[in-house]
Amino acid sequence: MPKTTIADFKAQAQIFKALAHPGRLLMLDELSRGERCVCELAALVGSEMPTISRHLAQLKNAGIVSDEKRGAQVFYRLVTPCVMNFFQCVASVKAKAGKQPIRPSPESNQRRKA
Amino acid sequence: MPKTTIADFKAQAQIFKALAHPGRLLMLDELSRGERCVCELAALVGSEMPTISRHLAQLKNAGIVSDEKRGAQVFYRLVTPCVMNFFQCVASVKAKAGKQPIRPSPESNQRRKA
DNA sequence: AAGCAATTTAGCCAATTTGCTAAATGTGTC
DNA sequence: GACACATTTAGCAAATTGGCTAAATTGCTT
Repeated sequence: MPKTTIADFKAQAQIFKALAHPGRLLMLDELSRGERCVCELAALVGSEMPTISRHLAQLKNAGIVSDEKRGAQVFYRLVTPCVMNFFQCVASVKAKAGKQPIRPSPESNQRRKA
Repeated sequence: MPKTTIADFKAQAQIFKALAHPGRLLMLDELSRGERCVCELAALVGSEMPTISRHLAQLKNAGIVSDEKRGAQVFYRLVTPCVMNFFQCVASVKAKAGKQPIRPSPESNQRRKA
């Protein structure tokens, strides 16, 4: 198990950044069901086409989706389905937000004295 | 299975936003091993104390960590361990970034004609 | 070549994020 | 109460993000 480096965390942060927008999540949710063209995704999100294009570019640059030109249309597809697993986790985060902290364990104090 | 709403995606995006910073990921990685005081996390990341404090506030507001004051010190703990599962996934994303799109499947074209 | 459709790129502006320094707040010791 | 320590809050400037409009690019049809 190699040690995670700062560079790793930076790369990870970039991917999380790509996910940190509701419109992009909506598109990913749709793409998890199969590839879609930009036109479909734009209609789904309801933003202007250039906005959608830029969002998709960010997802592509993060390595989450890939694109393929077919005639005048461009189709995008989800290339990292495991990101869809995040949603159950973040749903549980929502449930916990605002809860009080749990009592600390005894070894925590010991560690502090070492 | 309830349908995901825009509000859901917005909440999710907020959580991803909290994760979208290398310093914060570094701290979460450390917290996954047990609670830590702000002083320890600040030393780990190497930023000024007020910066760390603000980062931790963002993680707390997102519901990812919780805090507990003990005397003059404040200890933070990870309250949503499942976020640690994300890291393997994003590692795989890194490996795929820049790869060429895969050939579209036949039913993709059918769907488009419908 | 002209016209149209689909998409991307560029530029602008407002909003948000990030790191730092300074100030404020809370706790512990004498 | 005075002082030291730990942390949070406030304020500033720079960087980044997000949405829009305009322009550019690519592909198709006539």
